[in-house]
Amino acid sequence: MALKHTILAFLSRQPLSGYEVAKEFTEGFGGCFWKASQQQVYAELAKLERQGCVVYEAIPQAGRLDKKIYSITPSGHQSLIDWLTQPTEPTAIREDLGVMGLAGHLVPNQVVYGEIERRQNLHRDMAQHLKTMDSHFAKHVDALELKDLYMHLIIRRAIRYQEDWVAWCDEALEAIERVVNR
Amino acid sequence: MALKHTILAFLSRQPLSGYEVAKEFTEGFGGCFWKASQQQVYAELAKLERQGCVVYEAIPQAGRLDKKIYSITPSGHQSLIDWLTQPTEPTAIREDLGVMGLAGHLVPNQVVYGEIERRQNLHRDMAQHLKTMDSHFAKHVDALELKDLYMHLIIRRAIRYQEDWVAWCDEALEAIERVVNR
DNA sequence: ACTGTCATGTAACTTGTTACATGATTAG
DNA sequence: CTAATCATGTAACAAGTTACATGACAGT
Repeated sequence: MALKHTILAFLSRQPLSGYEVAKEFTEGFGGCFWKASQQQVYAELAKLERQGCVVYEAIPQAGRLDKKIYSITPSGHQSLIDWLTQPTEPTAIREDLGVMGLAGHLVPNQVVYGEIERRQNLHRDMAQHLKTMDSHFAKHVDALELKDLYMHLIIRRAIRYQEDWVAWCDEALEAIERVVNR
Repeated sequence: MALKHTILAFLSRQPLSGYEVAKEFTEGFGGCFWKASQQQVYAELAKLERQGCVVYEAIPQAGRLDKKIYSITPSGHQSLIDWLTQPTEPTAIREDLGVMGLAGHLVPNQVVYGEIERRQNLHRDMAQHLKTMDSHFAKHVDALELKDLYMHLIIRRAIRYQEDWVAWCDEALEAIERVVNR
């Protein structure tokens, strides 16, 4: 599982607090390819610390728990590189909307149609948001250094994914219309 | 979570044994949008039975545990319809290859390039396999009844997903080549 | 006064994975 | 004789979700 290695990858760029790591998943580039809750991040960082992959510097806070700034250790760095050298497995698809394909005929076709329309709007918005995130890289793709190119490519992957959903929704809505008006 | 409702959807089409339900996920249409292990299926069916969503008829087998043929109950049918009427949430993306975007520069670019090539071949094969599954529907799309159209559309979703991966890999490989040969 | 951001966590629960266990029948 | 298919499960573990708890400080 990549939560461990995604966090190590963040920390390989710069030391971060748990709060900041969690934010990477919800607001930053991490969200393009992985999802994790704040609780999961805190738990994983504690585990990583026990494993010796990260260390933290505790910064006393007025009237509350210490802030912990985590950095990657040589051992964590090695674990990340080892992992990057292994082949990846395509993610298993788990998509709720797929059940419509098996049992959609049990509900009125307007329900299916409406749901696809709703999803199309969601994916359109997500594509737009990702494009904004990418615009900085997209402007001068041919001048990027490898590090930034990789980042750009991953955001591109996410953009394509959302746009592909939008296009499929078009295809599906059209096909349903044709059958219903037949 | 859709495991419960995917199984109910299978059983709404016809009664099946646990073994057959599990096979739907690995060989049948179910695998287009959901993944579940045999153990998960057996556990979920037992749970569904306790909840009164399914019942089974035990068929004695020579020298081994009874075979259980599960059917959906009216209560299970209602639960499925209720669920189909609710809005779906887009699946959270969790993709190992994404870590390359954050930390790919820590390994030689040949590693990243090779991995993308490997993935491209995988996704190409999966697209081909799905197209074979779909060919029966694809032949006469305009003559399908709604039930089959929905099925076709879901397989189409899976095909598009795999093909989009293949296209992205092309895009990524080209971009990396351009930067490396610069 | 209230909302949002910063900042840490614990606990209970659900979901999914990996390893193990059993054993008949059929096809090569 | 060996492997695949049929057919059921248990047990331990890892990963992810949901709900709860605490509390300062900044802006409207």
